[in-house]
Amino acid sequence: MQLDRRKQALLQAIVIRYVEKAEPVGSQFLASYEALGVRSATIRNELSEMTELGYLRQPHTSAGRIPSDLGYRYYVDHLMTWDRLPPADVRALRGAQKFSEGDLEQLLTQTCRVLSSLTRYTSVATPPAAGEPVIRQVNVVQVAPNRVLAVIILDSGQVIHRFTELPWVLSPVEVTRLGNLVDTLLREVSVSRVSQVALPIEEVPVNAELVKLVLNLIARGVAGEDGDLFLDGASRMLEQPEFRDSNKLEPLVRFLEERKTAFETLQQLLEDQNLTVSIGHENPHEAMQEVSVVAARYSAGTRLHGWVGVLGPTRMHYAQAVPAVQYAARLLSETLTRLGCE
Amino acid sequence: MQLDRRKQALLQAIVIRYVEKAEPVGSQFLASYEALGVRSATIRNELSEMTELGYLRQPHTSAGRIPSDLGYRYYVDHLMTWDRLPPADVRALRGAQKFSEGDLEQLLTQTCRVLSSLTRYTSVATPPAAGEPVIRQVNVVQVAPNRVLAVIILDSGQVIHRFTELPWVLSPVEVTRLGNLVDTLLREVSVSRVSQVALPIEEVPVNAELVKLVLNLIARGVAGEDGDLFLDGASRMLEQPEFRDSNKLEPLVRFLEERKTAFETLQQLLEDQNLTVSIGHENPHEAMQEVSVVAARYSAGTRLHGWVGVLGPTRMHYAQAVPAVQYAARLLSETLTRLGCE
DNA sequence: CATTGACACTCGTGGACAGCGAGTGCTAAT
DNA sequence: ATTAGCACTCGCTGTCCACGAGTGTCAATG
Repeated sequence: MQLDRRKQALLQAIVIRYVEKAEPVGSQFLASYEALGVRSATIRNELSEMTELGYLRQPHTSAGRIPSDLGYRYYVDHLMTWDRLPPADVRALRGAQKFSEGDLEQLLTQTCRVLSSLTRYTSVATPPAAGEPVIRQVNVVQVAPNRVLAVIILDSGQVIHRFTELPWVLSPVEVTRLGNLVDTLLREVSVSRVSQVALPIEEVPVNAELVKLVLNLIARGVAGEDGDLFLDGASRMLEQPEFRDSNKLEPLVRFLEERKTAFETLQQLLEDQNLTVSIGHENPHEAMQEVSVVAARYSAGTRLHGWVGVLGPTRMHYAQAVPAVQYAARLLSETLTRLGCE
Repeated sequence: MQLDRRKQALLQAIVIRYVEKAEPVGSQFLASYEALGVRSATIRNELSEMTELGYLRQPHTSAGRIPSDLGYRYYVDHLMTWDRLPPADVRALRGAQKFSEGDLEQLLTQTCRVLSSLTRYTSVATPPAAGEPVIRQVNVVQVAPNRVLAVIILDSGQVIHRFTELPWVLSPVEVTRLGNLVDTLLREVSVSRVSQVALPIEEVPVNAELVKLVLNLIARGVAGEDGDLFLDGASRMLEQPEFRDSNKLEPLVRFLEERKTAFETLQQLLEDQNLTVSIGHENPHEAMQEVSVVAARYSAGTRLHGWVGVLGPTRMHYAQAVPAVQYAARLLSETLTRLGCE
């Protein structure tokens, strides 16, 4: 469905105005734009058509117009020009990442934190993965005569740790042997397959029991680790007038709190694109029918990728949010690739 | 300030009723309690006195009474009888802990999750500590020719990990040497002192540079690790009528999101008690003037302790929340002590 | 003298209603 | 195609009023 020049100009003006003021825009206000060079009556005709076409909505008969989800879509696809990311924001994002190199978890947490403070929207991120996480390395370290800590490093850069008590005391040498064995067994195994790993038959039974114990431990440990979701700035929701009504807010908050489902739902949005803007009803999940998500993919090395984004009302400042998210993703890519996560 | 038998009965009835219905309680309703054996006019006289004494409040002149913070305080201290924790709840809590032995973080996360689903309030917990966390052990493992992972185990049972790139390639033997050296240097050092650890002068300079690098890395890593706060069920707030107004809610959510301050504020509440109920204005922080906190201390071994609790409106079901929190803390003590965190 | 019935009073709530004003849709003129 | 003009819609605000729940008070009571 094409819009002519003037309709485009009107849509753009309405989006910009409504994003800022959060109140319906009327024909009188639009007529004050001299560039349009037409009176309000003409504009009313146009608005009426655009409403018919589905780009605008009217909260009630005698109110101005607000953009529909389709209207935002058109704006984002054809009319929007990205804001330049202010140097201060660039610095803030760089700073956050600089500060927390060395730990993936903190890196993502900090990035979310800064992103949500810059955009004033809730922000989310996932760790990098290529499908299901795969174990890259396992280390077993002794913390007491009969206690060990298993440190599992995933290809995503995530590190999981698990303590366990051993049924008897082990010497440091035995622990090293145990560690090596478990490491050999689990390398390249994806987290969901850990519980199916078979012991080599030639292993002496006494060791077999130990190994089984540790495998078990690790299996339970990694089970919850796919689909982790980082989130910050949930309180930003409360600032938005559309969420002043806590009935609107509750399903959304509840949805986000259930990290696992939220992760999977959000995962779908990106698919294989590098940047996505998902508006209102375009979102798959019921709880998100009134929010928009701006998300960008970052990559760590050549194979792995995760994503980072913000989540706000459909009346979102897309022109500002998109570059911020985009830049955050680019930085993450740089940082993680430089650190050689691959 | 003592209350006579009848005033006590009235206060108790008002608290119980108000906790359930969330609306002011009037003299007529109270008169329907036959045990009191008095008419509403008498009760009005009593209520008037109790309001004078500060145990009750009146939202407006022609409304019934609701308990003041002082009223709740009196109820909690003198009138409340704890509910018995239902067996299903016991099972749920036990289940959560059983499931996540082996990882402190998960243990606390799960406990919070269950506690908040049982009580229907937001729940919080801290990791165990004795003042400032102290490093118990450091392991350095090689993940690539020139990359290492430092795994730092704190006395609290928390595990921190940090990746770093080395300026040149190390052999496995060298890494082990490096690891041992760093471990020796940092054992028993509290997290805030890491940056002040001095290198032994006799060390060869080439190694010294490496060690410095790793120390630096660790120093940055542990810096944020005191005062971690686990939290779940924030969405439960939204269920409470007193937080329907998002203006009331916002400062609170913002406060909790700022984990560090929240941790410190909540920390003060327990001091050296094992169980505390902090009601409305009794709370030190401004954002918490309209909430109550029920928190209990748990211990891991003999020296360390942390705490766990729930946070809800002052109109909280104390009789139910207190035993749940108490039991969660006892379980945590058992689990952690058994695991020999000490 | 504590208790009580009776009564006047207070005040929030909710419905009805009117006036305002922003904004629309339509029509006839240009 | 554009526009001035006009009737119309409808949410918003304020007022008024009746209602009712609950209070405070006071004189009567045992």
